[in-house]
Amino acid sequence: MFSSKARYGLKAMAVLADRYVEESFISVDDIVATEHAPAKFLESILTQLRKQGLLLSRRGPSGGYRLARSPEEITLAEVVRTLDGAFAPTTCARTRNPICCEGCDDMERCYIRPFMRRVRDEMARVLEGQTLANLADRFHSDSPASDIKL
Amino acid sequence: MFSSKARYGLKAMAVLADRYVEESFISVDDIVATEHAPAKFLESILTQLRKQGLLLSRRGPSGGYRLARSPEEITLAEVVRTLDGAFAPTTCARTRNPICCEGCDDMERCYIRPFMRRVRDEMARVLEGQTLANLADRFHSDSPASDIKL
DNA sequence: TCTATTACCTATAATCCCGCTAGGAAATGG
DNA sequence: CCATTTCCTAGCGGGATTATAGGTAATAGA
Repeated sequence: MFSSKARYGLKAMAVLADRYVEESFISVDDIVATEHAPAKFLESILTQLRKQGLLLSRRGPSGGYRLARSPEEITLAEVVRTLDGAFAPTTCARTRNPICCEGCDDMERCYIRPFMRRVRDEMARVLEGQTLANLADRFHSDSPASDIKL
Repeated sequence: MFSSKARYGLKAMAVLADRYVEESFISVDDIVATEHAPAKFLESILTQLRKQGLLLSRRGPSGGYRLARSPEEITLAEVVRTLDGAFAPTTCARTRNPICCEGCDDMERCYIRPFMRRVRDEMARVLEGQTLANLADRFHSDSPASDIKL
């Protein structure tokens, strides 16, 4: 299960993608009005996404957040990784800095690692293949929702 | 990330598959000796797997646990579902009894649900396509570990 | 029948981290 | 100047996860 953070974050990014206009910022309160979420919590989430470089921000009136890149250039994988960390079901199945699980000493002799890697690979494939533009497009294009590209 | 419960459970099932002989039982202590894990914790995990019908048990000397079906007939999906629940990253993406997330009222207008379903589908595909026999076979067959079938 | 072994059951402790709140400082536009 | 909005730090409550403890019941073998 993804955390609430990832869910709120993804939906907020979808709103920002949906209303994406260069040089235009959208406030936290504005996002909360569209996708109901605890305001202060969402604020901390957006801060995290900004620090990761996925969002830009501006303070003061007519300030807020906007995507650092166009919606087509930001994948769901980037958002989820920023908020929930690596996809791998076990730490030994990560591509970067793999570490044995508690009570395991040898990754090469682990019963489950190759299968955990496979799960990781498939999750990565799906989420890296989809962008924020895909999230937002669903309600605007003529194609039905089931037409998600691989 | 899978829980410790799922990891210990999967590894224990792998041991039971590896040493699978009909009518032969393997004790918790025996499993712990092979795959290091907190004994009492593992005991509760195996109980859960037995209640789900994946394991049989016998008490007393030469008692323990054994698979309720042959290793080829038990998928990784069954084990993980028993210990960690559904695969779906959000409750609205479950196949059985889908429920909106906090702060969401309409599944059909959710930005992320179709994509969460896709993640779920891929995880299910991988884990339903692999059995305990695959876990155990890695160290016995001539084919290298990377030869995991889809 | 006795004893050692083992699963079974209930209760509870420990820890962690997720989900969220509080409150103010700093920028910015009108 | 003032309202707006992000930025920053700090913290906390509760529920899930990760176990531990200790006794009861079944079973095999001597």
